Amino acid sequence: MSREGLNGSLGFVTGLVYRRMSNLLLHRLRPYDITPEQWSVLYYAAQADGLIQRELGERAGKDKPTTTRIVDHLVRKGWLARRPDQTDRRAIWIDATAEGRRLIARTQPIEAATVEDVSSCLTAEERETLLDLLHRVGKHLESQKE
Amino acid sequence: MSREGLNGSLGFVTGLVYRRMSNLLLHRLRPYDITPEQWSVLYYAAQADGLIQRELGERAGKDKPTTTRIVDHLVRKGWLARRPDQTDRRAIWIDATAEGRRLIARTQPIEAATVEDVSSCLTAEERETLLDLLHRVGKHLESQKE
DNA sequence: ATTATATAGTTGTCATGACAACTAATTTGA
DNA sequence: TCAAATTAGTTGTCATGACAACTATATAAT
Repeated sequence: MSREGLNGSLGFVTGLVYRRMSNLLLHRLRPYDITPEQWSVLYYAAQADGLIQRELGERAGKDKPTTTRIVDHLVRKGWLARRPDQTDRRAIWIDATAEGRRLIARTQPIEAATVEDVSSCLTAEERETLLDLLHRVGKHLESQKE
Repeated sequence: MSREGLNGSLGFVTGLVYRRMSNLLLHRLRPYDITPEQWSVLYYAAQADGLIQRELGERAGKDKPTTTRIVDHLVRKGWLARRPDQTDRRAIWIDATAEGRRLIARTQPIEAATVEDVSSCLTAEERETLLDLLHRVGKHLESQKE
């Protein structure tokens, strides 16, 4: 990977690293029939003790249509359940099923090991720095609307 | 953006930052009717003085099907031209048209300004560090096949 | 109270990316 | 030389993400 021209552009490198990491995790999760994006949604659902679909999407960083579809998948696979909200009939409550929680418990070490492997070329301090810089850029981008 | 749980995971943050950057550029390029991914392919074609489609895809970091489809788009819009290779009949030569080169010339400042805006929350040294760390992780991931 | 606006969610379309299967042409190597 | 493997490119399918349009419900404004 050179650092000339576009290759040296932050957008290009970030995209490349993201795709490669995501792909690595995709392969390792294959035996469990779940994608990295589905995994993150299920993870947040399992973290919470029931939450509204909108809130789940927000935590997982997904927009509304994407959340709908990922939740569809996870419900079909029996890892999430939808339940109407009693007071607000627009809202849908999401619960991770026992199966879903088991899956997260079994696969969380895989996610952790993958991040570990990916960043094993960095010192602990460098990992901290990388996360910190990315978080700052991410936060900066939150406000940046054009 | 918190740094708890998955939010603190390298994969999660990298993906978020990438999507937000990509989206910002998408908006700024909208008047030119080109996406960030198409832009990068056209950019590499305009850099080169003609090159084979495979090579173009490699430089832009795209796989074969993605390259085919993005080149399709760019040809349809008149920014790239396909031309058979004289010696190897499997290969297809790609040239950026004058129009395509003009588009890149006009939009390159937008790409540069976007990267600049995105990283304006970092010092020059921090930007260097971020790029360096990402490059190292990216290179490390090249070899990591499982 | 009634209208206007905001919110929660769904659906459709398109671009990208991963993947597998395929065609056609070229190179290897026994 | 000729079968096997490799290479270049295309096509189909699926998941994700951006976006717009939509339904239904809830909240705000007058």
